[in-house]
Amino acid sequence: MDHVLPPKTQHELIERTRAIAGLTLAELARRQHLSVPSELSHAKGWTGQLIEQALGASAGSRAKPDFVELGIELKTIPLNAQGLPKETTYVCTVPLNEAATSWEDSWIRRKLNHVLWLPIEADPELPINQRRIGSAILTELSPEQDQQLKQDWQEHMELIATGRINEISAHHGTYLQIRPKAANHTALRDATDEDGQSIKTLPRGFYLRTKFTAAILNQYYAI
Amino acid sequence: MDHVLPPKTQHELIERTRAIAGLTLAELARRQHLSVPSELSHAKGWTGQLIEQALGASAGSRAKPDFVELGIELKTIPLNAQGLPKETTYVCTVPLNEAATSWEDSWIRRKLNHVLWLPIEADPELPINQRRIGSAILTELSPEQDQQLKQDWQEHMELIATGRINEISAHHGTYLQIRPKAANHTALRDATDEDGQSIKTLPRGFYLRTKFTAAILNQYYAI
DNA sequence: AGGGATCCATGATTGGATCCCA
DNA sequence: TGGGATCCAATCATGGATCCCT
Repeated sequence: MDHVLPPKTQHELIERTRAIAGLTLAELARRQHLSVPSELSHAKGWTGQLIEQALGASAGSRAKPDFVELGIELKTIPLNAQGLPKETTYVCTVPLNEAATSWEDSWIRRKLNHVLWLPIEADPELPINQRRIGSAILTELSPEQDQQLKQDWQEHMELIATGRINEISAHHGTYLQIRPKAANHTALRDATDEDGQSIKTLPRGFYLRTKFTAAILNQYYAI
Repeated sequence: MDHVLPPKTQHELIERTRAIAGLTLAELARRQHLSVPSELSHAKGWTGQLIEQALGASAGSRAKPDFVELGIELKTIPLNAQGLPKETTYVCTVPLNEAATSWEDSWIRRKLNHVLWLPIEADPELPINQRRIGSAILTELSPEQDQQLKQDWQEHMELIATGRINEISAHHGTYLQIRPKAANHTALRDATDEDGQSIKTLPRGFYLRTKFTAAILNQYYAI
């Protein structure tokens, strides 16, 4: 892969997204000297990592935003044939063993407060190499969105704090859901049950429902 | 390396140690199709891993004993020209962020309660490939040893529980000491200070002083 | 449809210990 | 001399997400 330096300013980052908008994944991959996988089932994170490299995101520095100096998180959004988000959007892992914190101080809110969304064509009929990169959207959470996520988050965290993590399913949460996030269903992490006993449970992640990300696209595009 | 199946019984494990006693490291390495490093400064764990392979220790399954089915831990002991332990013996990492536990329930005690000690010649004048493997000793903690370690452990853990981890030096502990255990001094781990604030500190390990391991050798060999 | 399960790459951590200067 | 610092290999955990069956 080609190494690209981090953008120094928000303006520079936006310029870079404009420079790749409209390109196919094959075109961008060739610029980065990467090959395009024939299917994503064995390379699920490939598109996101291609975009990261092309824009100069700080490579894999965990517990930090993708663009550290700018405090901006990058999220690709796969679009179906109708131009709507095809999948939920993974945000971060769910803390199972940390001291209680407020929504305002939570890691997930810090991540979501400054996000660069990059829509990518992802109709299954369209071969990977022909899929095109869309126009980026840089957002902060609106007061309304902040309130929507806060309510879901508080309900989730209340269940976790009272040891009922295993009662949470993907059905919970209007905009923000919790689902397994693991290598497979045998992966286990420490948690606490209702009686305060240490138990093993599946690692979980926070995911944004498509209705939430669709609304963000709608703020900027007429659909 | 050659794959060796785990020993099924304690007897089988002992037989295997007898089979390699007296061999040089070069001889054992050749059996395992491994090459001997010219010096250990860039391969510090090499001897231990050679022995693990030769005896059929379950490869690198963290949080489990070396011989899982037997509940036995393997420890090599480097001997100086006088036949005494040349170094302290690393046991396990020091938990900095866990709920308080008793010595009886501690991970370190479970590790030390059933150990197969394997002395290895380690006089610096003796080239690595010529160093010989000694006779193995299988021990359980005696009531006296258990008490000795318990007292040191309790003093250490009391300091950690009250947020004074940074006051602990290798001078503490009669038989069991705490020292840094990290890639280098820039590696940092979360801990809690006296005021309950989260701080960063060096990762630490528990080490047995040489006087402790020397006493174990003395139980079995006249020196 | 979408909830539960899974896949790859890579950085972080652990487990194996010994080094090395004051 | 031994306390503080360090080294390598391999596994684990996280961040990038999409798959796929009911």
